Formats: sequence, structure tokens, C-alpha cells
Amino acid sequence: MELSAKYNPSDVEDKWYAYWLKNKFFHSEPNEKEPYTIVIPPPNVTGILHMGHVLNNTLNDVLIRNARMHGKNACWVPGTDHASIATESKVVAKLKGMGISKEDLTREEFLKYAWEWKEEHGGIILSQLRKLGASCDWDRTKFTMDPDLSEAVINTFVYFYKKGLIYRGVRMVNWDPVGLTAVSDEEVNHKDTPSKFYHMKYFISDGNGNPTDKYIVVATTRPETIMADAAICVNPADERHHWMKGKKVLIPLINKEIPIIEDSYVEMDFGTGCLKVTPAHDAHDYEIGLRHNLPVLDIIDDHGRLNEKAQILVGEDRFVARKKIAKMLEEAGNIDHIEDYTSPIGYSERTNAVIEPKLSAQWFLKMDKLAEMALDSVESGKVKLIPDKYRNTYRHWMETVRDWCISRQLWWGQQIPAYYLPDGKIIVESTPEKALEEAKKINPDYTAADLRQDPDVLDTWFSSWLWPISVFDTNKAGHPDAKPNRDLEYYYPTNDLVTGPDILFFWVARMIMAGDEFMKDVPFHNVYLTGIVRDKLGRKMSKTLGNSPDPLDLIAKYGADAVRIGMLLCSSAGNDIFYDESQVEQGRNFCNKIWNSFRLVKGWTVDPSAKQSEAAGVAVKWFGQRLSQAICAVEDHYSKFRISDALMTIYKLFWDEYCSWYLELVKPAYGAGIDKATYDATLGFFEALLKLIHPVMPFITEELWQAMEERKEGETIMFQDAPKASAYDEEFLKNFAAAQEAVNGVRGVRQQKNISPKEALGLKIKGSFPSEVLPVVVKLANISGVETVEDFGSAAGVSLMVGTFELFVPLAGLVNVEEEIAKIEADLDYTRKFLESVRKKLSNESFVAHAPEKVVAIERKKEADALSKIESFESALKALKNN
RNA sequence: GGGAGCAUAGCUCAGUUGGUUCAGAGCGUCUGCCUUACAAGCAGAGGGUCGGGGGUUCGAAUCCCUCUGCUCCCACCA
Repeated sequence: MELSAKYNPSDVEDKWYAYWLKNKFFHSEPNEKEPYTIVIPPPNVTGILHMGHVLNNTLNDVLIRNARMHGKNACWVPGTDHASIATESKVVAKLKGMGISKEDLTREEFLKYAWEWKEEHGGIILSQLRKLGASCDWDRTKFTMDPDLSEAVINTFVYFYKKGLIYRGVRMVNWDPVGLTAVSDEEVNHKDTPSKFYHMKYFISDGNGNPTDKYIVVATTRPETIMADAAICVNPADERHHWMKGKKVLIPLINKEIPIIEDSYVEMDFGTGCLKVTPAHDAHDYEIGLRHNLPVLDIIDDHGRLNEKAQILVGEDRFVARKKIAKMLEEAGNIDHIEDYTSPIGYSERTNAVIEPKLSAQWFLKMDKLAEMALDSVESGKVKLIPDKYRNTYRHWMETVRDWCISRQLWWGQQIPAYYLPDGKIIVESTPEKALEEAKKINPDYTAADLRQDPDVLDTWFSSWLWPISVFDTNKAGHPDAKPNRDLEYYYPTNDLVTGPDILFFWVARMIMAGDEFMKDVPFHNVYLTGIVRDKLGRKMSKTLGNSPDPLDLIAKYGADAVRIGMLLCSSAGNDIFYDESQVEQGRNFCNKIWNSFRLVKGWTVDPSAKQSEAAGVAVKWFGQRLSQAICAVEDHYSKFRISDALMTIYKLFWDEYCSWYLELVKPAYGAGIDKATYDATLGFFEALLKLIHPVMPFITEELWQAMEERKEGETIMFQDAPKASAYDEEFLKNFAAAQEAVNGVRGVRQQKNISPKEALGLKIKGSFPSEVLPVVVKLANISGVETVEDFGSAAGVSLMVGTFELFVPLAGLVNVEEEIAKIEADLDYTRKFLESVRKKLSNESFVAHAPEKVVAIERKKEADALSKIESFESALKALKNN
């Protein structure tokens, strides 16, 4: 096989992915082996792959492939999320482009368009994941609006309703006047926005609805809401306002009489200390209104316009009304003064409209009990968060959680299975038929036409919180007592979950709740929280900024393996990822390195008569042990989810140890053959390295593993056992490290003296340098002969310290004696100072008395080593000076 | 405003129980090499008062206090 000098990923990636699919290697069925399960965090069905997905799914794939090679029955369930609000707004935008307004469509017509959109764009992201090499079990692909998954959602709603945990209530919600739906707190972005702070005069009423000449000043940023004022509120401790206790004031312009009330919510030192209470248009005011039994007057409609209850400026948009009313107040003499003021304003994440706090009827799920259990699962360690620091945040959230508003005024999603009867009663049943059955129990005359289903759909998270259950068994959600099917029984609980910390509460916590409710068990044991992918400047990758590369372009340019490496190199759990294309280049370079090491080894021919050289013998022994050592480190890293550390360990093992040291040591002379034993060992190591790195780099490892020797159809590296560590001898590894250091030392001398690597040098060694590793020095430092001596004598040359060993490279005619003397004197000086500091420490009685013996012994050894060094420097100096 | 976290080489980050191996890695930089696998490469080198200050200790990157700077989460004072 002819191999090009560069690895060409596009030649091999599609080929092997197709091979894996054809052989159904990713497919998992329950069997007698231990399962290892991951459910994908389902991306938005109409989304496209971005760098965050690349990070997340690379990590998932590494974990799943690693488990597969450790003998587990690995199952990675893929799928997509219907993402109600995101998808619906995309469909609305598309229809708008076609000149169609959502309001002109019936629900059925709209949903037809939505499904068309889903068919067209759905699954794009899943096919993109294939390009990345994701080894998902595609036969198990699920969608949160698959009929059976939707059924599970509906059953869950009915279950919680009947359990008394779901209720309908009027609450203050975040209303989006453009999108015309309530949105969750999480879907509101607060931005500091410059506005005005209007200080208005409210005149005290004489008791008959007429103003007196006394007034109070009330400050607001929203003068257009004064018509809905229900009271003026002051802090009971605020003595400045005691005089007005029990009095009433008149709302400017409309002269409506409202009471003055007291509530400690009001801050005395903010504004004027007087707060206008507008229960319908502010969440806090609503709370105060409840406490003081104030009437609620809603003067703003769904579109953000003043309605007829406002009496004035009816039909005006709230912002227009604000300007107009300011002028009217000014003219009526009700403005004290106006200040510039910047305050945080909530904007809808989807439409960017200013959020209007609005009272509306919504469905809620009681959270207190569920949250308590979900908190316990994490506190008790049944679910581990990685990194651990998120436990605090998690706890805080679970302790302060409010009831979950699960209704959305949208059409794309699971419609709430609540049916209103003409008499106002509500029936909650999984199907209209069952609901009618129930209705007939109330009144046998009821027909299907009498039932009006709630038009709202459920929050998307109300379906995705069932994901780890419903992807296996759609009957179990909503039926805690049902027997789980074979898949659920086998795969649940899943093992690990990889996701972003931004959805820790939306999704992770709620999956834990659902798991506890329906399975009486956690849905997963470990939650690995990734960071956010940012660009080099620390900006979040986003479409609007245009700073996010298209992962598919990157894959096309560098290869999927390189992209995976590029993402993993800089990703420790929980830290944001500063992505830069140079990291992908590094990945590409690594692929190329692996590729070329294979080219080298593959190019060798075995000479059956050749005997293994000493250097090769040592190299084989050494690399086998280093490999074992590295495998232990890699296993340890994986067990702690330190994926980038595991990668770096293998990276260095492959590149530095295998290529730069091992292969250079066993490399036969040009044109010569290699002995069988060394060749076999070399290929064996290469295969072990491929297996070790396969979870991270699936494509190139499969390509080379297949190219190593003839493989049968259906064979794959992905089902090979991960290499196992055997014993290693620390002492031997230390000796080898000394040899490496000696080689580096001689190479340094060459560099300094400008001596070509091709020119062989002599070497003298004092003392007992481990002879076993000497062939390493001879081969890699290109030494003509090693001489063990008592004394280096007076020949010209350079002396080296390797650990405690003294080496000497004779260099007749190449050495400047003056320079050498200066260098040795500098070393001598440094060592003397070092000795001094060690002795100072040792003469400190407190240190010797308190420190453990081990530590003291180390200091004593340092002292002895320094002394012997000094002695050898001195003798070297003497030799040089005598010369 | 409440809470959490971070600050170590030019960049991105490790550093586990305070003590050999503690001041490290990768990338970048610099120097020399087209050496018969790889210039997407090889060989070598330089680079940090561990954010500032104080304390505990025989001993602190590591523990405590404080200051400064940054990040995130929660709440949003009308």
C-alpha cells in the first residue's frame, strides 16, 4: 500500500462511518453485559450544528467509545427536541416572509406548516453529528414530539394533575407583547436601559374627591400606568410620611381617590419613599396588593396598548402613551421634576420586545416536594456534578424554586389535555374521549362539542424532563407503578450526562425529579458540565457576532479527528473553552504525526537473520513499561472526567515517547532490515497506542488499524479491548530517564559547539552509570565509544552533570578553555549558594525537630549531592587550569 | 443588592493531604537543521516575586484575613 506523506482525512472518514453503520456497530440491545448508557442532550430539531454541539458531542462520543472498548454494552441514544418557542418563532418568521400571518391561520393549518418545516430541517443536525464521528445508536433516534413520546407527556400531565400537583392559577407572568405569549423567567434578558424618572405630585383628597393644596411626590418610570394605581405605599417606619396616615390621594388627570397604605417593602431612601402600587402591572405591586387586599385594574392589552379601563389615551401604545401622559401631567401641574435614569429592563429573548409584567391564567406544577427530592439526590451523592462547584448553585436554586409555569401560549408542542365544560368545570384526561366520558358523569347530555380544550401547549422542558425514561419506555412516564419494559429495565439509570451548566436547572434538575417520581431512581450518576465555547477574545460564539466557525467547514478542512482534538485540548470540565483554530491545526498535526509513524514502521522489512540490537532491546523493555504507566494515568484521568488530561497523556506518549525516543532507538540503519522481535514489539505498541487514542480519534485509528494487517469484514478497532497496564519498574524507568538526560546533554553540547549530529563523539563517565541504558546514549547521542574512568584527566572537552553522574565529552580543539572555566565557575558558585541554603535549613533546630524525618533526609541528601558536585567542579577546574 | 468562583510563563491551563519528583504541561517565541516517516517536521534554548499586602507554620502556589481586578448565577429599587 502506497501511503502519501500527509494524512488525508476526507479519503477515510466517510468510508469508515459507512462501514460502522453497515455493520450496525453502534446499535445496542440489552444483553448479559454491563450496560453503559448516555442519552444525548437533544438539540433543537431545526437547529444546525455549532461549536457547542461539537464540544458536547465529542465528549459524549469519547465516553461512549471508551466504555465500548472496556467491554461495556454501550448505548448512546440520539434525538431531537421540538423546542416549542424557538421552532414556532422560526415558522412564524418564515410564514411572514411568505406574506402569511399566524393570526390568519387555524391551529391545524399552522401546525401543518410547522410539521413541514420540521420535516425539511429536522435531522439536519443529526446528519451533521455523523460527520463528527458520533457513534449514536441511530436506530433509537427519538423526537420529543414523536406520537408515543407526546403521549407520555400528556400522561405525565394527567398524572400530576390527579395527584394534585398541577393547578391552574392567575399569576404575574412575563408577557411578550410581540410574541403574544408568556415566557419563562429564563427567557427574559435584563439590559440597562436609559429612561426617565418622573416625580409626580399626588394631591391629598379632602375626603370628597377634591384636591387640597397638600401633596406628596411619587416617583415612577412608568407614568402611563398611573390610572391603574390602587394605592400609594410608604414604609411604616418612615416618619416623614406619618402625617398622611389614613388619608387618601387623588390620581392625577383622572382624579380617582386611592388610599395611602404602609408596607415595609418600600425602601425609605429610594426615590421619595412613596411607591405607587399598580398591582396589574408590576410583580411586586401585585404582591403588595394581595397583602392589602387592593383591587387589580388591568389597563394594558395583550399588544401593549392602553385599553378602555385606562379612561385616557385608550388605544395608545404604552411607550407613546408614556410620552403623551408626561406632557399632560406637566400641563396639569402634576410634575415635580424629571430625572434621567437608567434601569434594568427585561427584554424577550426571542422577539426583543420589552417584557410586560402581566396577570394571566397559567398552569403550574408544584415544585416544593419534587425539588426537595431532587436536592437530596445531589446532596447525597447519588448524582455527582462535575465539577463539584455547581452543587452550591444547584442547592440555592432548589431551595428557592417557585412553582413551574408549564403553559405556553403557543401551538407547536403538546396541547394541554384540560377540557373546559360550559359550566366552567375543568376535566383533565389524556384523550378527548376519556374527557367526554368524565363529562357525561356530570351531565349525561354533554357531547364532544361541549368540551373546549385548553389552547395552550406545554413548556418544552415538560417533555424533555422525561427524556432518559421516554426514549426507552413511553409508558412508564405518568405511570410510576407500571412495569418497565426490557429496555428501560436494562438501560436505566443511564451512566453519564454531558451538558452545559446553563440548563442545569431547566433540564438536569427536572430530569432528576421525573426520575425520582416515575422510576424511584436517579436518571444518571454523573453530570459532566461543559463550559461555553468562546472565541479568542472571550466572546460567546454567536451567529450575530459571526465569530463562530461552521464545524462542517472545519471538518472538511482539517478532518473530524482534528476538530475533536482541537475542542478537547483546551476543555477542562466547567471551564469556558477559548476556541482558536490553531488548536484544530494542532489536532491535524497530530493526525499527521500518527500517520507518518505508521509510514515509517510499515516501510521496514523484517530480516529473519537479524539479531535485536542492545539499544532496541532496552527500548522495547522501556516503552512497554512506559505504556503501562501511561495507561494507568489515562484510566485515572477518565475516572475523574479529566478528558483533556487523558488526551494530553496519550498525545505525549505517542509523539514524544513513541516517535521521538522509541522509534529512533529501534530504527534500523538505512537500507538494513529489522529483527523480528523488535518489529513485532513495535507493531504491538503501535496497535496499543491506536486503541488508546481511538475514543478521541475514531477515524484515523480505524484506518490505520485496518491497514496494519489483513482484517476480516466486520472487524473493527472500536470493539477491541482497551490496552491493559502491566507492572512497571520505577527504578528502571528512572535509569532510562537518566540516559535521556545524558542524550539531551550531549545534544546540547553539539548545538553549542556547532557540531553536526552526524559526527560521532567520545564520552567519558565517572562512577556507576547504569550500564543497561548505555546503548541508548550511544545510539541517540551518536557516541563512538563510552569510557568509564576515575578521573577525566586534562584533555579538552565539556563536562556534564546528569543527576549525580558526571559525564565528559572530549572535544580536542573545539573548546575555548576560558569559556569553559567561566561556565564551571558559574555552576560552582550556584551550587555553593544552594549548599549554603540547605545547610541553613538543616541548622534550624526547629526544622529538624518538627519536620518529618523523610523531609529532613531529603535535605541531607541535597547537602551530600551538592558537596559531591562541588568537588567535581573543582577538579574539573583544576584540570582545565593545568592544561 | 445576595450568592458562588477565578487570578500561576506571551496564550490556554494542570498543580489532589502544606514538605523529594514544586514552580509544571501544551501551544507560541528564539536558535540550529530540508538528518534516508513527518518542515503539519527534527534537535536545542529562554521564559513566572504563583494578582498586591498581612497572618498561621520549622516550612505556603496550597490554610486564614484583607485589598484589587475579572467571571458566572440569583434578584431587580418602584
